[in-house]
Amino acid sequence: MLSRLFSEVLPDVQRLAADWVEDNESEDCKAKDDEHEPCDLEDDDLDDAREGSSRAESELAGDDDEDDEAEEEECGDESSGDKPKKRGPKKRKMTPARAERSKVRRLKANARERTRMHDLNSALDNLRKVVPCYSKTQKLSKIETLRLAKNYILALGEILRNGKRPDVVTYVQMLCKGLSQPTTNLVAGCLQLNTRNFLTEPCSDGARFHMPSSPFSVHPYSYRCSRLSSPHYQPGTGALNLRGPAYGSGYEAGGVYPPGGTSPDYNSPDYEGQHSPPVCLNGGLSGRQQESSETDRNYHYSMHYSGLTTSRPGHSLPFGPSGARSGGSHSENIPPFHDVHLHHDRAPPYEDLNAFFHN
DNA sequence: TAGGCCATCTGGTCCT
DNA sequence: AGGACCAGATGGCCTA
Repeated sequence: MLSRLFSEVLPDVQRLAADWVEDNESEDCKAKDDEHEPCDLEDDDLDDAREGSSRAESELAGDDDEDDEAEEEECGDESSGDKPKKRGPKKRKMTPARAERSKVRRLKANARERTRMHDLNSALDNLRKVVPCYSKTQKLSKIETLRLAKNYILALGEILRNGKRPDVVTYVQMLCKGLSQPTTNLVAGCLQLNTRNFLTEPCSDGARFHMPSSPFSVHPYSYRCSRLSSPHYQPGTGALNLRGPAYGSGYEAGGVYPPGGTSPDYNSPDYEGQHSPPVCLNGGLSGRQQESSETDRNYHYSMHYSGLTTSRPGHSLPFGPSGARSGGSHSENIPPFHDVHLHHDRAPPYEDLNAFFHN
């Protein structure tokens, strides 16, 4: 299931493959279309389907004197002239009975196709509910859902491999790799990143991308400072570049690269080349966040990173107004993400990881 | 109004 | 023969 999902959704692979075959495919398709002239058809049922209702209607209009099994050369008149006669099975004439059967068959196929697509959409909805960001009203598109799911799986795998938690920017970058800017903003909003924190919170040690020395334990100021000093933060723009080159080889179609590129401080160890476009996080969260107190901000961080810190009281942060970590999702109180759901209803051993990411 | 997203129809291909 | 799957075409809806 997952492997199939992976193979289907890897956008980079698809893009590369599409680019690679684009030129050849156009020629192949053209040649293939040329081969499918009506006179070359050999499958009667395919002919029935191809000719469809228009043919059926014409037959129903008057040519109903043929036997159901009657056969005749389909393109005799059209191919007459200098062209040699086509070989192969002769085509059955469309009779009213055959047309009716074809129509019924087509209707049944349409119904099946609708059902199939509905099932596919249902599965996609289920997938939306288990990726980090879920909103009933602001649904991720299909392609974005698949991309986010892929990134989510990769991020979890990375954490399991490393055995420690990434900083929030890194995590969001991993999740947002290849996503469109609106989706990136939405995901970042779900994780309650906001520009005000970047702009206003002091940096006590000037550390860059500070990582906690111990896995699954985080000091809140480490994150604040890391975000403040992050190369992804662009002073004065209120924007956060969440698509560092280490996390996305290219912005997907529809993305907008800054003209001429920006020139932020790319001293981050993970910087290897051109940065992707900046991501503005001034979205729906900013309004409420601007009203939030320092306590609220601490609450935000604690909700994000408290999941695996309960065993280390010294590093745990006080929970916010709602108190319990496993209680109602804090983000539900934040318009317009009031309907955004973060999930923490899975069985161990995933519980901690998901609590870590979703709370 | 253009572009993105989606649902649906349709024809082709492959498999049982 | 019929079903599953796929991709192209088309039109509707929504949003910037």
